[in-house]
Amino acid sequence: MSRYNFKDSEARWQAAWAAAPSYAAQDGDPRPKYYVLEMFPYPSGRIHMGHVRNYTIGDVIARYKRARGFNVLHPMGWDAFGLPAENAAMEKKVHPRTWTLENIATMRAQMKTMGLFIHWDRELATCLPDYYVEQQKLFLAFHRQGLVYRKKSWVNWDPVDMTVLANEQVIDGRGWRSGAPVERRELSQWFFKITQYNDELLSALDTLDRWPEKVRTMQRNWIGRSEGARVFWKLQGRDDSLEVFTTRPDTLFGASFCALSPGHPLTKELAAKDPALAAFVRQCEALGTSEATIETAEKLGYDTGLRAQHPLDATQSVPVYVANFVLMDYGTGAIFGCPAHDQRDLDFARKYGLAVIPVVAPAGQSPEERAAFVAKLATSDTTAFDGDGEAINSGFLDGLPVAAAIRSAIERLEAEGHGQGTVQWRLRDWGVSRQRYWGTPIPFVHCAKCGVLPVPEDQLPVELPEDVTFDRPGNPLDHHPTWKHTSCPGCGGAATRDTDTMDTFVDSSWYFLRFTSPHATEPFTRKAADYWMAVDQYIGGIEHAILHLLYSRFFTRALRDCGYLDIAEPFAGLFTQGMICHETYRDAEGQWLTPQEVTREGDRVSTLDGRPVTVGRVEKMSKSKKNVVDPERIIAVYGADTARWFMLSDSPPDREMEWTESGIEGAWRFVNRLWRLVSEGGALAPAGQPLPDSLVADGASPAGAALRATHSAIAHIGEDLERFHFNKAVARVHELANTLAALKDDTAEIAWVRRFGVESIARLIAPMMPHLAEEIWAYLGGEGLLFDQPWPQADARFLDQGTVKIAVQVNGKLRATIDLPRDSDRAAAEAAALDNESVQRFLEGKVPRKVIVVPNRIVNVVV
RNA sequence: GCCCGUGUGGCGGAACUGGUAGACGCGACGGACUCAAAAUCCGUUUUCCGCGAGGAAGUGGGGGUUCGAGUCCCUCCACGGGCACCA
Repeated sequence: MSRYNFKDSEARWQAAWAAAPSYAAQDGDPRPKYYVLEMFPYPSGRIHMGHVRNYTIGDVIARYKRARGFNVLHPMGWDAFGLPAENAAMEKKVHPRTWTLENIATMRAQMKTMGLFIHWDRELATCLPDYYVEQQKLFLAFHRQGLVYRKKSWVNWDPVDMTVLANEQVIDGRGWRSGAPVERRELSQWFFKITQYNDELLSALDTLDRWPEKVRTMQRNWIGRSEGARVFWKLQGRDDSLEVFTTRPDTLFGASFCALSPGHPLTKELAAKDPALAAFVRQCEALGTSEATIETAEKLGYDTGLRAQHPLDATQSVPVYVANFVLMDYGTGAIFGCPAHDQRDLDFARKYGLAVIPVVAPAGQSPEERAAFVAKLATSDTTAFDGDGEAINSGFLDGLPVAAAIRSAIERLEAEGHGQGTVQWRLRDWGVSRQRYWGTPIPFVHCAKCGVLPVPEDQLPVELPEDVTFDRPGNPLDHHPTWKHTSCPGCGGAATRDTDTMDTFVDSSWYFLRFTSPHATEPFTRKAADYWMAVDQYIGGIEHAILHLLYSRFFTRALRDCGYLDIAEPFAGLFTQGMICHETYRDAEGQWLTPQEVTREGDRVSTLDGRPVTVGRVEKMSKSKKNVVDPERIIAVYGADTARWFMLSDSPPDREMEWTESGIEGAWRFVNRLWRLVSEGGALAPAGQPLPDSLVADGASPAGAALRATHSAIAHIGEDLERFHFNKAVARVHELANTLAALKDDTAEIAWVRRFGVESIARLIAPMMPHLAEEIWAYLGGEGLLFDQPWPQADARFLDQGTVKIAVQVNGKLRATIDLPRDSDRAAAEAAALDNESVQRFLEGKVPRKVIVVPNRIVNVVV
């Protein structure tokens, strides 16, 4: 019994493909183009299973589309700037560049063992000057176009390490290294004007019909267009007003307080004279800048003592608080609170003893019901009412439904000069400044005389200095003894470079364009971009559903407006894959164990000390829980095809998948089973023998049925791959292999079908298990490489089954199935159903009231 | 807290646009081959009742729409992703 020798086979076929004249992606080739792209990896060290899943999916699509006659582009690169390289520099005393380039070399070699059809001649790394010089040019182009500006914004500040912290580096309000409580600090930073494209980024989502609906919904909510009003509350004892934004001006008569963000200018002014308020603001700032942290923290407020006059009723006024949950970045940084109709306001009102005034009630209530509704809102165990209804206790609004009351309130506010209707967006401009070393330097110079000036293009790139140290916290570019000192491009006098680098999301917002002409001395050539863009199929993790994809959509539009492109949308098709999970294990002490440190059979014990192991939940693979499986080991033990096959089996690719050792073994068994089916599964007809006439009409014999099963598999698997239903494609290959293996005789017909069947399997599995497919193709004496063969076509003559099984229900419960010729008419189906013995029994002699017939599917008899 | 998902046998999952729930795989059990084991092959496998024919229940919980609901609606629960300086 022969085992499939993947070690020999995989290396051999990988070399053969790379040497194939047809391998490269040809600019301007007459075939229709197809650009397949997976989100490029961060070079963290070694590839992980998430990469294997991502690149397997992409490779299936690339190879499948190639077989379908497309000129496929499938490139790979490295998202190579970022925080982990600097952390490694601090911990391991290795230069970020060295660390990154070594990781790339390791990961590239690992990926090559997967047998991916990738155009390595187009490889790029964002940390290399030949990439980031072009990015600096784009930054200057955006600046000329008015899409770049500077403003102040808040960062997390570690007062001990004297450094800016990423949100990830703030743990429970403390710096991750120093342990010091963080503060918020305001810095002057660079911004991209993404909000200029609010409308377009929102409305164009409707055109992205090959994106998952969930991603479009998430982006829609993120952009967050909402209609409402700006309302001015006159501050008593002062000359100015407090401006708040609300989507519910109809609830103004229910207002019982106003609240300012801790970062609001009025807060700052008041805190300057009120030490207690200043202390409260410091307390709020200790939360850091993360919205999740701010929104989940306990709601706290501070009464400033100011009162604001009600905009619709000058006789009323409300207290002005500073509250920790009011965001400075949304609306005006101030709100009014209507506790009866907003849960957060209600919690706040109860905590600080503020009034709860119901101003909306369900329509159509009796006076008693209305009284009970109002009374209930005053009790402490009720929730706010945010449903539709009619205005009450609201003067001129009384009786109006919510939408009409909003309109009416806005009219009145505008007429009296106390506010105006407005559209508010949640999306904020994109802050791209980072106070770090390992990123693209921002090509600007600060001059005391001339201000902030762009570096002239002929002086680009502004390269990162090599000789930097990480022995003290803060930005190494700032510490560097000489790097930042330069001359002013305006006056020639002494000036300093901007020491900020760009957010790494900038790097990933245009790399897909760079792949179209990776060696150009401009960001990309117009010709190549016009030919290859947009990306036809983009594939990556759902965790990028908002930021990366939105930034790339913005970037493409900005490039269009700078004259680089005609298109607006970078990714015509998007597929988001799920995470890879694994069981977790803990030893007797509660310490995490790796899967290899646990026995697999019977009572699970540690292979280290033989003591019992607690098997925990199936969770996302992560180093911290040690539930990771190294792809390199899997590929070494089972081969790339087996790893790829298991990745595609079982779990739909957009969902989480659980990695199991038994699953990979099952895939390995199937690889060998297929190879045996081909090499020792019985007589195969010689190549090129025509289809025996005896098989055309015969659908019932084993050979005829197997022929039809093969055509059915051909018809369905292509469709499955188009729709990313890889698990179903895998199941169909299993079924076909089972059918073929069940053919026991060696008649001429069976030998013919067997040959046709295994050859078809080779073609059908080629995108998924390319090495094995190639090996089968060669074994069968196929010409050239299967890599260059077109996708098979099903013959319609063999797809129709003739009869169909129809379910018969009585009162919706299945009672029988009947066989009928396909497309039998309703009367025939009804008659056959009523004639059925089991149906008669359940009718108990009664006359059916109604009979529902769905052709070719079901008959439901209702009594 | 807010936004978006997911929930089906012992397990991963299948079920096209509301029409036979459990395809395919894993595991388990029984058998064949073998001195034995591995590998391989054959069979059984949602649960409950029944010797059997057959019947009943069943897609996270509760409610609803429908001749018919895993699929649509309401509500609750659990888990996952994102929340703008992780990538």
